[in-house]
This record gives sequence, structure tokens and C-alpha cells, in this order.
Amino acid sequence: MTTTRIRKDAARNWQHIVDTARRFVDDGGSLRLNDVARAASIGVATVYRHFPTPEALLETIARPGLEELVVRADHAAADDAWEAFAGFLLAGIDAQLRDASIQPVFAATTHALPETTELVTRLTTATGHLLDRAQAAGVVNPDVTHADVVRLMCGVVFAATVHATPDERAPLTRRYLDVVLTGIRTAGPGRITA
Amino acid sequence: MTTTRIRKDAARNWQHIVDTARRFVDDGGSLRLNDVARAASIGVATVYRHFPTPEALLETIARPGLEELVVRADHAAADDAWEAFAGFLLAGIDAQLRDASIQPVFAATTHALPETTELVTRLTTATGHLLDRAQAAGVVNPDVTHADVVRLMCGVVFAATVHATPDERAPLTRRYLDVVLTGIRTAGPGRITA
DNA sequence: CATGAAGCGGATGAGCTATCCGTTATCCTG
DNA sequence: CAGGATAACGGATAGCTCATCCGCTTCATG
Repeated sequence: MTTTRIRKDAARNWQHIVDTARRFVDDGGSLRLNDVARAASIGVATVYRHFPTPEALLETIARPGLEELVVRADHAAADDAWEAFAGFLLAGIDAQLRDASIQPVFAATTHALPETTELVTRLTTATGHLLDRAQAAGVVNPDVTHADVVRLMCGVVFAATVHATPDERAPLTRRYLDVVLTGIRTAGPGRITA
Repeated sequence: MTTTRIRKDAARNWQHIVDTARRFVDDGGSLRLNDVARAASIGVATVYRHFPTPEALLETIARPGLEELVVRADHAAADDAWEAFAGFLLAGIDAQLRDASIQPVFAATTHALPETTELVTRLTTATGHLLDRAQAAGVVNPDVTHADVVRLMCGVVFAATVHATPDERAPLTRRYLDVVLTGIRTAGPGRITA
């Protein structure tokens, strides 16, 4: 088996591209590969070779954030069922707000990189466990599916993003997540008994 | 005062452009003015003269749907406070699902046409009345604002759109609206009956 | 029906994306 | 450390989309 080494100039450029692109994303701009190339003083072809599409680059940028979320979900397994579930939703939503690269990856139907699909699957699985546990404990409505959970997270983020300045978004997500949690909760504090 | 007449060829073209664009929107395509022009067998410049940007055309297309919603909201004034409020939310969400031109207009921060801004304002005002009445009747949490209602509607639509085929969307919106309504209601039945 | 103005259309320049291929840097072997 | 094989680089540019300009046509009016 021939081990294909990564040349260090390639590694250096890869990192430089990722770093530059990260700045673009943080500044709220769209990821145009030609622009990233120019900003990084790297040839366009080099950027395209490393990342065939803007999506591929975006997914690469989103990766650390997603990984952090998976870790968070696995850690939460020790907590009280409701706390673990609600806390993870909050973490996922906050991550999407804090890092603009995460939201599109979350909402996308297909991914450019197989690694991303794998990561998202792990995330979905972890979410599923937290939901199952919460439902088994009888604190979350049993007809909520785990696809629902992911969709509702996206919905909360979107709702808080519409017609709102960046500063307003964090408090809004808290309130809207609260609305959703109240809506799917079946017992415990915060439940409004009609 | 010189009455500027609209020439009938201009009116005919305007209508033809709108009709063609409507087909594009219904087919889920994006509105590229050059494409619309070609499909309508009308010169590009004519399309650009009538609608300087795709947004302007989209807003024109969305207009009838928005007007229908305003009428709906005004009619609802006779109903029970909760029914009127919940029913209107459902109508707004269904409209966004049924007509793809409405959602972007709803979510946009600024509008290309002043008429659209005016229409949206009327809609927001009507929504506000329904919310005020529901809150006065004590059936909706008093710290929900008008802006929240609009945002939550957008959030529900978005949540139901993410990772879902068109067929799945209608049932999903029902369920998610239900979650939201349960989350903001303070008394009465949690399920929408209409 | 003549005249002026409003409207039309498509050719086209500006701008962006993504590829091809000649050149350069890196790695490995002797 | 020299030399060759090859992986990687970079920018020129072909292809494509957008939106404007301006010569021509159609309509309304007296």
C-alpha cells in the first residue's frame, strides 16, 4: 500500500485558504472562491483544487463547530433527561448563531463532502438518543420525531434571524426555543396546565 | 394635471411577464429576468423596464396572495379571539406554502416596491390587532410581541421546509404551528380546531 | 393621417466562474 | 547533495449571466 504523503506547501495553502475563508464567513460575506483566492494571495486553481465548490469549503469551515456539538451531545448523556435534551438544543442553536458556517450545513439536504454527511449523521444520532431518553422519561411529547427536533432547531434560528439585527438574535433564540420547548414538553416545571 | 395613460401594448406585456414569471415561481425555479424574457418572447429590456430587479417582479407576483391574507385578517375580527388568532396564523403559513412568492416577501427586511411595504404594514397591523385581542382575552402569553408572531410564522414555514419533500410540508406546518401555539397560549384548548 | 412620445428589442460590454496547461516547489533515491 | 519524478501551483482565458444603451416600432392624439 503506497502511502500518499501530503506535501507541506499543499498543507500550508489549505490552511491559509481555510483561515481566509473563515474571515469571509465571520464578516457575513458569501464565499466566492475567486475572492478567497485573491484575499489569500493564492492562485484560483489552487483554491478550486482543494475545494471544488464553495459548499465544500464551507463544510470544512463548519467542521470544528459540528464536532464540538457532537462532543457536547455525548457529554450530556450523564445529565437529567430533560436538562440534557433542552441544553443540547440550546447549544445547537447558539452554535448556529455564533458561527455562520453551521446553519447552512445543518439546513442542507445534501453535502459536498462525505465527511460532513458522516458528522451530521453522528449529530443526528446523538440528538436521537437525547430525545428518546426524554420521551422515555415522559417529559417530551411522544409523537415528536427526531427529524422534528432538527427541523425545529432550524426554525428557531430562522425565526430569530428574520427582521432582526445580529444583536437581537441571541435573546430571540432563547425566547423562541422556550416557546418550542413549552410546546413539546409534557411534564415538569414551565408546563402550562390548561 | 396631465393624466399619463398606460399604453395597451405596455399593459399587455406587463401581464404577459407576470404570468410567465408566475409559472417560473410555481415550478420552483429562481426568477432570472433574462429567462423570463425569453420564455415570454419579450425583449430583455422590456422586462427590465417593467421590473428593475427580480425582487420587484416577485413582489408583484406575491401581491394578490398578500391582499387575500389582509382580507382574511380583517374578516377574522368577528371570530372568537383565540380562533381568530390561531386561524390567521394557519392561513398565513398555508399561503406561504402554497405560493412560493410569498415567503421571501415575508422574510425580506426591505422591499423593492413601496406598495409592498404598504401591504406588509397593513398585514402586520392586522396581525397586531388579532394578537392584542388574544392577549386581552388572556389566551396568549402577554410578553409575545407583534414582531414575534411574524417571526414565528416564518420559523414554522422554514422548519417544515428543511429536509422535507413538498408533500410532507403541509402536515409538518400543522404540527409545528401546533407546537408554537401550545408554547404561547396561556389558556383554552391547545389544538386548533378550524 | 401625421406627428411626437412612449415603448420595444437585441446586440453587447461588464463581471464572474471554473478550467486548462505551462511552470515551479517538494520529495525521494542514490 | 544532486537529479529526476511528480504533486502542486498560478493566472490567462473561455464560457456564461446580467443589465444597459440606443436605433427602431407602435400607439395615442389632434
